Amino acid sequence: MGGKVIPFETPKSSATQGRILDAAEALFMEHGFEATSLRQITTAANVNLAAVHYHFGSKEDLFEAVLTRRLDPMNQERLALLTRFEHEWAPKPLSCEKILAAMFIPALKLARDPERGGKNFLRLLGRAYADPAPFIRHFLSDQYAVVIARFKAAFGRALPQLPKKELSWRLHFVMGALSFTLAGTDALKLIAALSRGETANDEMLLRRLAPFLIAGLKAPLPDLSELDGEAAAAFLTQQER
Amino acid sequence: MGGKVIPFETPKSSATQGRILDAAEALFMEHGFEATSLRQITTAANVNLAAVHYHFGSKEDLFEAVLTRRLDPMNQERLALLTRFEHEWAPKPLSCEKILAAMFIPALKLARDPERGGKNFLRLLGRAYADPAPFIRHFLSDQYAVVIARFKAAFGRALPQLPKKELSWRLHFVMGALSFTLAGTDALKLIAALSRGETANDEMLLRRLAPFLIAGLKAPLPDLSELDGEAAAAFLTQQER
DNA sequence: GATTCAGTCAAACGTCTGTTTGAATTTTAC
DNA sequence: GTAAAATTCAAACAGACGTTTGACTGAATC
Repeated sequence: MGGKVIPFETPKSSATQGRILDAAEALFMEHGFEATSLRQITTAANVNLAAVHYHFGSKEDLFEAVLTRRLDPMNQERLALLTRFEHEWAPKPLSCEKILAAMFIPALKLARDPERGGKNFLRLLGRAYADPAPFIRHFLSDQYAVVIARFKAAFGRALPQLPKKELSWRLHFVMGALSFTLAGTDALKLIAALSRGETANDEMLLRRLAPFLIAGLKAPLPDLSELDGEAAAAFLTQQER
Repeated sequence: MGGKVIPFETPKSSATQGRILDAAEALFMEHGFEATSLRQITTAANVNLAAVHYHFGSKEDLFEAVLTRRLDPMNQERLALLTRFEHEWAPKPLSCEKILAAMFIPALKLARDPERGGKNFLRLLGRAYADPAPFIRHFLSDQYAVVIARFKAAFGRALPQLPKKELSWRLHFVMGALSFTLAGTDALKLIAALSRGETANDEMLLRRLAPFLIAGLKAPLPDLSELDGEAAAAFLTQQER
């Protein structure tokens, strides 16, 4: 008591920095990286245009800072949760459900915390996955390399009968459904249209997604031979007109 | 023999129009809508800058024309194929496999036809799904409204035990995984890295995706009660730190 | 009290954007 | 062969873009 109160960081300068990050987060989410101008951001943040370059260096650096602020803690939380689950269940391998839970719970916690970006940030993240800009793709690859490797290894132990190739593809599909779901403007419309009266909408969303993904992960191996199985037959017999 | 040869449309004017569409398709795919300038497009197409506005009206109209050129025939083919399958199997309802096949086969045919855009166009389409620009979202909604309604009805007959709400969500997830897979720069890298030596890469890709999606569609209903089932328990018990 | 230094500010930098114009050219029609 | 219509072209439009500059502020340091 009576000690000095440090609001967040240095008392004044980073109030500007924070306002820039908040405004940039909201605008990048709404319009994407290219379609958002620094003037829109600095106007929304009530900040001088040059402040962006003073505090962050460039527009690209600002974008990375916006992502890092939320993404870094969330991913560390994911890794910690996965590790905790693994210790709790050792020596048995984790179930797919538990592994997915380790991916989803930190995302859910972030989604329902409006102070820290909330669902808007998850939408921004989903958008970033589909952005063609090379610097964004490189940034996300670097940020996620460790996390993805850890989770892929965990899924590999949970699905030992699944070849590594197949697992890589299925994780790719999982990321796709997840990103699309998080990013969707449509998802927001769907939430409004479909689940009126339900309390925790984001939680409901991901709890619908989880069984879908788990079933997909556990699906029987695809039939890659020429004419075998209903799906493969359907593909091949109709190939020519 | 001896008859008049009509190259594509009117002999010259639409040579320009076609070159613009081709160049725009390639560049929009590579950099997205906002990050691609008309000057890049007209330079690549060896065409005067003003030709874009003369033939298409605006940059947005050009983008829609690029999409429509391939999307419209593909969607009509999808509907025709679905109808054919339904007649072949009548009065039994179609299986999920058949319905998915009706979605995938026209996409596959387009993907392996380099003359008509090939896989580049599918990537462009996947990107468009994730684009925040309102005019793109409206355009895609309008283009797909009929197709999605038809396929949703078909899936509803194939999965009669699934509530409509749930089906809407799962189709959303299906579209997500599909778009992400089609759009991915990563998908191309994955193809290169994982499936060396395989012939029809796109076909392999979609034939891996199909079983994943079918299993997800057929998954048991999610447990939306408070504490029930492994996944739900995992979500809720770990909610606070 | 002078000096330093992080931060803010208005103004301008050069470049690029989508779009428009009006004359020059080519193609079509009679 | 000539009139009309369709297309191409170079040039310019006004405005927005990310970035840089240099003067100005206020509090911290010695």
